[in-house]
Amino acid sequence: MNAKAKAAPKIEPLSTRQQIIEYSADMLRANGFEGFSYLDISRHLGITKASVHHHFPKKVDLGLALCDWTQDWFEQGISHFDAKATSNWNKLERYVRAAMKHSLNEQKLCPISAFYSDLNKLPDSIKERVKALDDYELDWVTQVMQDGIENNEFTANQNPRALASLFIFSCKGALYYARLHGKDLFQQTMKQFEHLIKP
Amino acid sequence: MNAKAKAAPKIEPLSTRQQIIEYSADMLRANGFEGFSYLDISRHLGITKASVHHHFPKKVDLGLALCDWTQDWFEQGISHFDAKATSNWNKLERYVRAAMKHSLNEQKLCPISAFYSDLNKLPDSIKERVKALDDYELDWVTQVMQDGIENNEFTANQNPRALASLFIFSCKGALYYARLHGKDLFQQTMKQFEHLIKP
DNA sequence: CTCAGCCTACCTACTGGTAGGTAGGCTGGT
DNA sequence: ACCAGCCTACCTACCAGTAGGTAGGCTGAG
Repeated sequence: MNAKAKAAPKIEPLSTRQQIIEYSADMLRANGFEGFSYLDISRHLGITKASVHHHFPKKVDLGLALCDWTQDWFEQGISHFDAKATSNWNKLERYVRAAMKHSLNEQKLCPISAFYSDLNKLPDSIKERVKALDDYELDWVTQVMQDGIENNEFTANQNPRALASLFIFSCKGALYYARLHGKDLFQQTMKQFEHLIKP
Repeated sequence: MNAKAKAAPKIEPLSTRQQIIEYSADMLRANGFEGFSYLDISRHLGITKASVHHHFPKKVDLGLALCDWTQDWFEQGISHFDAKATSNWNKLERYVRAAMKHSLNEQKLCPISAFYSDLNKLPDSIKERVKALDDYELDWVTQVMQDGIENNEFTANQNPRALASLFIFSCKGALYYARLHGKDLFQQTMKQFEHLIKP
């Protein structure tokens, strides 16, 4: 009985609620929070709009669930980078590679950027969550910079957080550019950053 | 007659078409291209939606007019920076100051960023224009970097375009962040960039 | 007369949402 | 075993307002 239960989770289909979240996360990252609707979701999943409302009564409820989703997604990504990386720079390389893969191969933006696109239309509850997600990401990269500076992997720097900021935002911005122009400048930009911070 | 015509331009009200463009530019920079409608415009200007359609039959027509507007806006900005600046770094400082003023004081994003927010929903004709606007901006900053490198204002660098990319995208990204978190990290990020490229 | 610029009235399709309902499953009391 | 009560999950039908857009008409300046 217990052995049977253990084997089952792998095969179990996603609940409707989880399907809604996963699809919404894709849409968020493709078109932003205002760029998809309950009708889109219902059509994609083959259920009615009212059923979507059943699980997420208002769109802000869905938005908050997407913030939870983003937090989990970050946590998983970061664990993976921390576990697999061979150096601090390699952590950043993995971050960049993942971001590039999502953006250029899958047309999926960073979820935080996607929320920012519609910042003026977001309710305060979502803004607060986005703010926290921002800092979650920035804290991790700041720590990577700090560690890299301390072990002399990166040149001495008095402000690892500003360095992290430079890294994250140029990476994301160059990925936006790459969507229209190709990935060449993106790669050069990341190489440039490496050149500027390594001895 | 000629003297009378010369004195008049200062007092002349904007044409309805120009009013539509100006207001649309504000809306583009606040909410993105998909984030405002002909109804919004008509309500703001006190005309009907059909009148807006008269001037811009389809939204893509308005979008292209906004690309023209953005080109002019860039040209004016760049002329001003080139005319007033006391060094290459000062050109970049003026760019940053202007961007910060627009973003934080007036809640107006860079129009290019605003178009990118809705990239997946833009018709190809607008995408081509956005692509050209991107390169117009990047070309100018690249030239500033090149000049700065050549006159030893900035440290030697083999790739001024990638440096320009790092500058522009980190500036814009940090301004997004600043909208939720305040301008502190934005300023530190720009200071960090200065620190990294100056001898 | 012509026509740019505006209007009213209308269209289809969509937006987030509401109200009332059905169906199937679970649970605990009898 | 039966079943009332409850729950979850879905449905149909509807709401008010809005999205980009169309068709036909009026008006005043040139």
